[in-house]
Amino acid sequence: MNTNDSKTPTDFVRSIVADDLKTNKYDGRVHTRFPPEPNGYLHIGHAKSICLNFGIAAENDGGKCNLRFDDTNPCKEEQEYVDSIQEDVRWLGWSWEDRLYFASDYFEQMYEYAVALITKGKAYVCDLTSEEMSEHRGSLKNGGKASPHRERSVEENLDLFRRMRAGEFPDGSRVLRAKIDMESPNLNMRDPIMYRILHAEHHRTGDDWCIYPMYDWAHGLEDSVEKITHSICTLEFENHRPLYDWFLDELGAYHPRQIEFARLNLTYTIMSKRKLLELVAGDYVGGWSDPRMPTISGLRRRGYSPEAIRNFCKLIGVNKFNSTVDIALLEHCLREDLNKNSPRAMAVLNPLKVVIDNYPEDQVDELEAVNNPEDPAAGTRKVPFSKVLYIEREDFMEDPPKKFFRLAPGREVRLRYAYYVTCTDVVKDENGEVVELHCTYDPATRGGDSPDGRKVKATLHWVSADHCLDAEVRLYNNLFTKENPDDVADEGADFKSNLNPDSLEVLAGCKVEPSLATAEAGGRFQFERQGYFCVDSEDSTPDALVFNRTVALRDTWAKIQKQQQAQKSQKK
RNA sequence: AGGGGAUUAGUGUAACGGUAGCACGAAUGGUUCUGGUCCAUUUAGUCGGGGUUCGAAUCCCUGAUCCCCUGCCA
Repeated sequence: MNTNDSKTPTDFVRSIVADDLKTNKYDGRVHTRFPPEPNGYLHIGHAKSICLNFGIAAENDGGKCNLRFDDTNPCKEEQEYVDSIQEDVRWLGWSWEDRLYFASDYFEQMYEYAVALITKGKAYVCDLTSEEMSEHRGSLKNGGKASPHRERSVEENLDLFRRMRAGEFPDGSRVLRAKIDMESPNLNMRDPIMYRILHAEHHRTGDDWCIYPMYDWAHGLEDSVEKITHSICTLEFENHRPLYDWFLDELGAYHPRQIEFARLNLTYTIMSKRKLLELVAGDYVGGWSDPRMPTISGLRRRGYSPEAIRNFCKLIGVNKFNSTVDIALLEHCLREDLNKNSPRAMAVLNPLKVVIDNYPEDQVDELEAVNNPEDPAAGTRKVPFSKVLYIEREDFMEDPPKKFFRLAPGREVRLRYAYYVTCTDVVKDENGEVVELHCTYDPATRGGDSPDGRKVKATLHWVSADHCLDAEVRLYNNLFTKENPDDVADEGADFKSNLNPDSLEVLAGCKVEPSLATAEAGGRFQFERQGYFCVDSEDSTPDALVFNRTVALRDTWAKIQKQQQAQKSQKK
C-alpha cells in the first residue's frame, strides 16, 4: 500500500475542528498557529506540531496557519534561532505566506490590556521577593495566602505599573499579578505573574522594554490578536487552560480554543531542547545540524527528505497520552521514500582488490546500469569495467559458513550489470590477511546474464580501480545506547552517560563509481546493497567527496549472521 | 482529603452501544541482476473487578497504574 496516498487521519484535534466547523463556532474559519520560542533549533517533535497545525489549515478551505515567534523572554532568545526555524518550517514544505508574527510586536497592546485589567481591579503590583511569593503560593495540598499588596488601590497599581515600565525599579523588585484565587487547587490560578522586570536587551525590541510578559498572560493574547480559532499546544499546558480562558474572558477579548496533545517521544532519542543544547554547548556533537541530532537541520544533513518526515508525522497520529514511537517507524518512512526516489550508485566502503586474470590489460567496458529500478523514468548510465576492480571486503569469505552466498574460492557470482566471475586464487599478506583476489570472468555473461541459463546465488557491487573516486563515508548509528536515554544506571549520572561511543564511524579510502563526481551537495543516493547516502552539505568538495549514511538498507544477511553467532555461542 | 489528564497486540494507532481493524516490528515462504523492493502467510491486544444492555473497548460504579502542576521559563 502506498502510505503517501493514504487518506488524512482523523484524530481528536481534527474532530474538534470539524465539529466547530459544523456548528459555525468561528464563522467557518480555521486558523491555527505554530508558536515556537526562538531559543533552540526545531526537532522532529516540533515537526509533529508543525504538521498538525499547518496540516489542519491546509485540509480546510480557507484554512490558515501562522508562524509566530513567542519571543517573550529576552534572556534565552536569539536571531540565529529565528532564522533556522523559518528555514526548517519552509524545508518541511509548509508556508505561512505573509503571516510571520512576533509576540514582541504585541508588547504595546499587551501593556494596554494589562492596564485594563488593573483598572478592572483584577491585577495588582506585588513587591514580594520570589522566595516570599513561593511561600505565599502554598503547596499542592494546601492553599496559599494573600500577598500584603493584594488590596492596593487601582490608582496605586496603575502608577506602580507605569513606573515599572519606565524603568524606575530594579530587576526582580516588583511584578504585576492577576488577582484570581489563592485557594485554587490549580496552582496556576493562585495570582499568577503577568509581568516581570527584566532590564535585558531583546533581539528585536532592543531596550524598548524592561518589563516582559509571562507565557500565560502573553500567549492567549497573541492567539486572540491573530484571531486564531484553535490554539494547539502540548499536554503540560492542560493545567494552564483555565488561566488562558480567565484572561480572555476578563478582558472580553476574542477567545480561541486551546487544545492539548501529547508531544512526540522517540526511542534512542532525546527531545528536550535543554538537553539538545547541552549536547551542542558541550561539544558532544558537532552542532545543532550534526547528522546524529534529531533536529530538523540534523535530519536534513543526514539525508532525510521532508516527505519522509511528513509521512511519519501522519502515521504516528495525535493523542492525549504519552507514548514512545519506535525509531524503526521513522526509518521505515525514510526508506519508503528514498527507495522510490533515490538514484542508485555503486560504492565500495571497505575495498578488496580483485584482478580478473583473463580480462585484457587495457580494455575498458562501458556497461549500462539502471538508475532506479523503482522509476523507469530515471533512465540508465554507463559504468566502466576493467581488469582491476574493488569489491566489498565482506562479500568474500575464504571459509564461508552455511547460507553465505557471496564470493568464496572456486565460487561464481555476478558483478552487477557486468559479468559472472569465479574466484580462482586468494593472495594474503604476511599476517594471513586477504589482500587480493584473482578471478576469471565469462565473456558470454556481459551485462550480467548467462546465455546458458546458469544461475548464481549472489550479485555483488563493484567499482573499477582505474576509474573510481576516493571518498570519505560517515556511518551513523543511534546517538544513545538506551531506548530511553534518561534511563541511567548510576545515581548522579545523566542522559549523557548513555551516549553511544559508536554513533559516528568515519571510513576513509572508500571507492565510489565515477558518476558520483558531479553529485551535488545534499544529493541523495542509494549505494546498492548498502543503504541510502547523501553528499555532506558542509564538508564535501569535488576533490574530497564526503558521504553521510542516511540509513542502511534492511539486511537479512546480517540477521542470519546474528542468529548463527547466537547458535554458536549457545553450543559452547 | 490537592487538582488536572490518561490507559486497545512488542510499538504506534482505529473502531464514537453492533464482526476489535491498520501500520511498524518479528517470523515463515515466494519473486528478484540489490540478502533491497515487491507479494503471500503467521504472530499478538481492549489495565483489574463489578454492573446497565439483546449486545460494552465504548455507558455507570470501583480499584490499579502512568503522566502533568508549588520558575519572576515556555
